[in-house]
Amino acid sequence: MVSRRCEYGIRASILIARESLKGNRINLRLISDKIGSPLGYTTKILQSLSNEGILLSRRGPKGGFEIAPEAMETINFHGIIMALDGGQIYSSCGLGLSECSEDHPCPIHEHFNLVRADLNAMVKKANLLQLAHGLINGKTFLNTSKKNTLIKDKKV
Amino acid sequence: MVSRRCEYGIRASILIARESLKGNRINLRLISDKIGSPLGYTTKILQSLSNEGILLSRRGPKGGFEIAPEAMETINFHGIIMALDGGQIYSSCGLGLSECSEDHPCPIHEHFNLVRADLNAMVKKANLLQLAHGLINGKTFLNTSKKNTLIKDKKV
DNA sequence: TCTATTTAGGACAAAAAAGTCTTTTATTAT
DNA sequence: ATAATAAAAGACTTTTTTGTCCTAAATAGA
Repeated sequence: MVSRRCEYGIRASILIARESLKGNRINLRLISDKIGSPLGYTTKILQSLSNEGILLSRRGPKGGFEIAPEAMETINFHGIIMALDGGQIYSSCGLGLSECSEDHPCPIHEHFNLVRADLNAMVKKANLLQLAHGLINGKTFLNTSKKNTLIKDKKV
Repeated sequence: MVSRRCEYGIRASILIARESLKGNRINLRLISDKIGSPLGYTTKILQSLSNEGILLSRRGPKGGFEIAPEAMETINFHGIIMALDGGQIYSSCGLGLSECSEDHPCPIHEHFNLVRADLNAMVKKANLLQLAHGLINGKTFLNTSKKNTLIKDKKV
């Protein structure tokens, strides 16, 4: 549905959001560990998200990544997709036609309308505060293996 | 949403279906021309679809591709995606987690449920007969440039 | 039978996406 | 100041996807 890059980006953001809500900054090594992404690749993704102002980063000992809690409601799945993949993923034609539109629809255009609408609504509705709370409440999970991903508070 | 391979595959299939309804067989050169896909790549895609029994192919002069009209209602978007991309596209987790399920959902699992459901319904509902009729009725279009894609009947 | 046409099949090339590694820069604590 | 830690930045490699090209096999028609 989205690129792997985006998948890692969203997973990382949700994890960082959770830690930020607990008052912790979390570093790259720990992030790639917890979300099961390649460290060197994850670096690039987090850099992009930092440059876009979605994450705050801090170098040096006790450094790492965080997200301002007051920004979490504003940052949604959509924003992260835009930052990492650019705009055209779910806005463009399902058959890749450049001239597809309501007036000049491709054969599956109408069939896709509902899906496209739901998708657009969904990516905007899913914000980081919500998503991080799901993790905190134990209702959702980020791990690949079922082992616990909890990090002791204040002791990153 | 789907791979370019699938996009070409679907576009080609709809075109072939339209021609078959008109009693025409249509060849590779014409297909790649009409749908705006690279000829050498399109060959591979059509071969796959032929091997999966979705298309009928015939070599030699007056050869080309066709689809049995009585099969058109059975062949849907889903079948073509399966033939060309394999199974995992819209069935797997939106965040790429292998252990994501209803019992052990990823953070966006529930958000995705509606989209996933609509998508699944859509790809099964959209069959070739329907899609080809849309073209014939002039309600939908396959072309990139707005030029006419009609082929004279019986004179392929 | 011979030739032209058209798909089948495989090797290869280019481009894009994913991933690795190494050096530099900033920050903290000693 | 110095050493240790962690992100920034960029070069490089691998893998996957997309695309090209060439030869072989089948078929139709003269």
